[in-house]
Amino acid sequence: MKHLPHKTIERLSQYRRALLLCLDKGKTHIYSHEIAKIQHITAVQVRRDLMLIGYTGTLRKGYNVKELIDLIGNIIDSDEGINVAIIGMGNLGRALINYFAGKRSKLKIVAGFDTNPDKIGNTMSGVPCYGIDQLKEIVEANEIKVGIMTVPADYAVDTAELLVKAGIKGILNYTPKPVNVPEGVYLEEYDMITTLEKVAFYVKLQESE
Amino acid sequence: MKHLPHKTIERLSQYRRALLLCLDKGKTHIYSHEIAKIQHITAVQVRRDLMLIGYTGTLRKGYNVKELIDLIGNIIDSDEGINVAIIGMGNLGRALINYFAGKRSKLKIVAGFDTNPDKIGNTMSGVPCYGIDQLKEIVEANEIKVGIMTVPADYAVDTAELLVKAGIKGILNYTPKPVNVPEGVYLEEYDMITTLEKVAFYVKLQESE
DNA sequence: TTAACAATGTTAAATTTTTAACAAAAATAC
DNA sequence: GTATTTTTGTTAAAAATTTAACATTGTTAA
Repeated sequence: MKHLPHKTIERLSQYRRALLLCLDKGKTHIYSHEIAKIQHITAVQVRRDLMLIGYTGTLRKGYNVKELIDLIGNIIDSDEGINVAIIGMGNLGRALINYFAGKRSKLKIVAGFDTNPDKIGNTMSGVPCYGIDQLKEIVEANEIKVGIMTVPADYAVDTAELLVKAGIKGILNYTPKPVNVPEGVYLEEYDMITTLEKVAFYVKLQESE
Repeated sequence: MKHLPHKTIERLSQYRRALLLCLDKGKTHIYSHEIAKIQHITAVQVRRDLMLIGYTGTLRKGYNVKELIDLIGNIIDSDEGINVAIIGMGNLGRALINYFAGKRSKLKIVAGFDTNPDKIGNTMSGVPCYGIDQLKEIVEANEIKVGIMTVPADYAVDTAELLVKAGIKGILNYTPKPVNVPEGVYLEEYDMITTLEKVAFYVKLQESE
């Protein structure tokens, strides 16, 4: 397995989430079309993705849930785990922390950053909040690799620069303002407004047909 | 122009955002490669997208910012505007409301819903919060077309069902739990964990090379 | 036992999306 | 005034992604 398609990577993460839920329900095996149904895709696509990662199910019984979860973990997780920081402890930052709180995962949110003195020094759902001026220090001390930007749009560009200087290797930008990073830093931008406008567009389209 | 590619729709929304910023800065014209730089894509792609919507720039001066903003609006916006509701006034719901507050847009968040009695009856950034049992009533009264789900994962499935029954035409699901909707309702799911896992994966990949 | 069935695994085709190639035209430089 | 540059617009090619087709194989049923 040399290069997994980008889309397959995303779906593997989603499959795992679905599989974990199945495991909780006591399901030991699952068919490709069951996974497909949950994710709103086709069974062929599921089988093809699993083929790409070299997993083989049992004919007539489907895939072993536990095995598959582990295999996906081997592929997308890092052995040592990855530490994550959240920059901007506003509503969105806190939402993300709560999202992750209590999830056993290789990804761990280990620090939050803000400029508000009322927040600095406190912890939220177990995550300590530091001043933004401590960024480099804390990132290095905790070997934080990934930063999630949830600051106001006006601070986006500066924050990205700080993260890069601090040695962050991956940035997830949730502000509506695109930023730039140098070679060697992986950047993913997600804009909620774009998504919402897309939904609205297809609603409009549907109505006009 | 019959069918714009899905990806083009998304990018048009992003172009517009970038263009609005340029307009604020007093820029009247912009080149394809400038737009491309902001969005981390190629100039060819920008030109191709604009070709698809039939917009023609001026040679050597580039595109007229104002005209292009208006044209994109004509394509992706509804004339009358679209009313939106947020279901779940937790951190994420409030983050979205603040995101939109003050933005002049055809999309308007006109109502929030929650089950917490402390929140019901209050307004947040100008958006009134109703009880979830008032959903259908409020949706109909305000002609709300789109619902954004920001409830806890365990309520996702039920909430989606309520939205459909209330007559919502588009759902944007921000919970980590996939839901199902009938034909005729447009569904978009976004899972922050997937995105974060993807970033972590590519960081890991980059390090192992 | 044998036929029908229901699932996986895989190659091939189709579709979608991106990128390249290049003609045309306005502005600039000489 | 002619050549060069720079940018757009568009067709064609390439790459990525999804879907279809179908062989294979256990399992069930007659």
